[in-house]
Amino acid sequence: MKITSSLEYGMRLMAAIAKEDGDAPLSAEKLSREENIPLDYTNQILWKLKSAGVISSRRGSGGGYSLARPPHEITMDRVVIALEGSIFEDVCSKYADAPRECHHQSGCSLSPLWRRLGTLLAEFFSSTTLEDLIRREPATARVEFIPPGRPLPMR
Amino acid sequence: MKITSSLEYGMRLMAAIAKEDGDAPLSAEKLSREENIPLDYTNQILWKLKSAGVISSRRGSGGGYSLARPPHEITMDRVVIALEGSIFEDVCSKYADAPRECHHQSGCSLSPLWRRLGTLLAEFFSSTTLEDLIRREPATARVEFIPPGRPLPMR
DNA sequence: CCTAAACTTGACTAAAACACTCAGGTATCG
DNA sequence: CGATACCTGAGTGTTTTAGTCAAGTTTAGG
Repeated sequence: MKITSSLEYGMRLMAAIAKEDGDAPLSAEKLSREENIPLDYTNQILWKLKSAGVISSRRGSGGGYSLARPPHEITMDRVVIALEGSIFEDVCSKYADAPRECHHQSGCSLSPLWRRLGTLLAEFFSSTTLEDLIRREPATARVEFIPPGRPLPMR
Repeated sequence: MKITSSLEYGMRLMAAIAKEDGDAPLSAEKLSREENIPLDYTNQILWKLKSAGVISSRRGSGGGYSLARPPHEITMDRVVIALEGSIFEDVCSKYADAPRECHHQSGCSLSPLWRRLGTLLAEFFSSTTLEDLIRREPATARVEFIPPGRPLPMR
């Protein structure tokens, strides 16, 4: 699994804006320079973040971008969805093309796996806030594993 | 985040071979037909799984593929690594290109996030076995979230 | 032995996704 | 009113994905 550049950049931009919180808005040009991201690409990513309502903007001279809400109210799943459309693409519907019996029906071995992974990722990103990200000793959601004890009920 | 077709197919093939465990080996042609995967692509994927030592093969007429070990000893991370090379690509080294200060050094906000996500995914796949997958009431690793309590130490 | 079944291996290719770039437009401040 | 800075859609080169193709080698069974 990979992280796309736009997601990496988007998160860096969010962190940079959050660190400036309260002061004057940050221009795309300054963000681009500081984060070492091509200007046009920066603009595109900022526009997506704005469309998703996670940052706000002010036009004209002296304008720029600032957070739409305080850092602890912004969860990272919003950022992921803003830039990629979803946290985890639905695998089952994508490969449900078999002629007589669908490979992801009730008897399917894989759908529970993908469903769990989707839930896991969704919880990971939704339980991490922007405030967690910009903390000096950063904290993201902590996750504990319970090994799959033999008869383990599905959620 | 997405699941590639080769990973989806690879897992389906593993599950199909596991269900046949003990009987005669399954030929690529039969697997291809049953799982509705193009034959040449099936061959390619089976070859990768074999190279990774997760299945074994017998050549010649009557040959085919079977598991290299019992289902409960095969963890899914082996399958992912066999087909994609790694569980989670290292983001930090990929984007460490800044001129004066690296964006993923000690002061970086993002590296803990990606490190945690990498750990999370690795634990998810390594704690799910092929046996979990082919169970009628399937069980993958259960994951519990502990919301990021305010001063939360990094692992 | 010899032929058909079946795996082995590498090279090739079309299509999609990704990572940008470009070109204009619109609003706001001083 | 003009410079600053956001707004928006369209275009493009590169890489990855998802397969295809072709020419092997090995083995079982008649």
